[in-house]
Amino acid sequence: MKVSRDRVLENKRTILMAAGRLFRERGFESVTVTDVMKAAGLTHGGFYGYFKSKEDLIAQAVVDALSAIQPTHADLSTMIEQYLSVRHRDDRAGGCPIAALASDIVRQPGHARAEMTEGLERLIEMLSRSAAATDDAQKRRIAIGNWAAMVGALILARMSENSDLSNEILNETRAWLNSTAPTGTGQRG
Amino acid sequence: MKVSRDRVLENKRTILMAAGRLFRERGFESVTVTDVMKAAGLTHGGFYGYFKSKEDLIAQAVVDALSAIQPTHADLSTMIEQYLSVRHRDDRAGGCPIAALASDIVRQPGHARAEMTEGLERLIEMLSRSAAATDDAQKRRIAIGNWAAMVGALILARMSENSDLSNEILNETRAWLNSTAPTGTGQRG
DNA sequence: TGTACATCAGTGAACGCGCGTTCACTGATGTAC
DNA sequence: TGTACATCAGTGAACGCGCGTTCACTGATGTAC
Repeated sequence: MKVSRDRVLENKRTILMAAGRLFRERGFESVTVTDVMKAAGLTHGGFYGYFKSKEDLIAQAVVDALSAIQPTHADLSTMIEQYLSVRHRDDRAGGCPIAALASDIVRQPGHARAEMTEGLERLIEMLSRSAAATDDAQKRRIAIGNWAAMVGALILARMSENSDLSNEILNETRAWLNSTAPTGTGQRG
Repeated sequence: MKVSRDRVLENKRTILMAAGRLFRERGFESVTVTDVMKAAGLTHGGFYGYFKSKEDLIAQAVVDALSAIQPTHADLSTMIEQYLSVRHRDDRAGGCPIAALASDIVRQPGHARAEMTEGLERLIEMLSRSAAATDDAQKRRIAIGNWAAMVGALILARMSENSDLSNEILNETRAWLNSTAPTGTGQRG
């Protein structure tokens, strides 16, 4: 049966959010169109009224998930604290889309990968602004180094079946990152 | 037609190596049993003479790929140099199985994930031995921090569609890691 | 404001297709003598 | 060492099954009057 125009807009939002969560949790391939529509409270047949194809859904869901990356005034160590928390590690569906989808996105045709690359660039710029250093090149280097360690640690912590090792990776990487940027100068070597 | 016993052993090696390369390049799901057997120069029907199932192949291929992690006397900065090289970034099929498969392995049933976790632990221990620090806890922290940054940078560099950004991630992470471990003490904060 | 009707969002059965897996068959290997 | 035959690795057709996608149908929405 037909549905109100407002409802259509709401449904599209619901589908995109459900897809974003499912993709981050299980990857693009193991999530079916039926899974997504069911999670959005609809049946699979209606899907093609909203999206041209599953590929189209993936591209839009990636853009949608990346739009959560917003400028913040938090300092770097606060961001690291949150990013390398047990809560974030255990919330794959609601967590960082770059860490969750970086490996999968390479295999995606179309614009999805370019969108993700843009999201990465935005994030590096955001981190640069929070970096404690005098010149811009040094800020960017710190941002890239810290971000690589954050993403790597999160992925490795999620991968580890041994929960002691998983916690250790989170905690030691956090401690190590803080030790590389002592309060004050932020300068090294 | 039947084939000699030596040939059977060679074939199993060939299948495992082909699988290891294909899985690292395209992930577990998008590689079919037929793809693997074709890459090994065989037809798909013979597969079940070698493996109980595709899941069984995945588990054995992961163990096989991880067996390449061997103790080395190289120092940490040499390892970083190689790990964060353009050559390694562009050789997904022959490169680090942890970086290539970390995200996929979480979804694998059976022993595969535990094997990978063990491989990760072995690698951290190996890096610890190369770390420049006095006490073991500090060595391990440096190993974990550096390894997280290495894996993260490689994954992000492979993800980036923009090749300038991709190279920048490799180079800046390498420079940043070297700046965090100046020659001499290896001590921070 | 009410009524009559065209529109179209959502439903669920059905479609090809490719996947993992099975199996009858083939013919080289390896063993018994 | 040669010969006769049982074994079994490899082949390719065939199987269910689940996937992405299509489509005829339904009935609430929204418009024309």
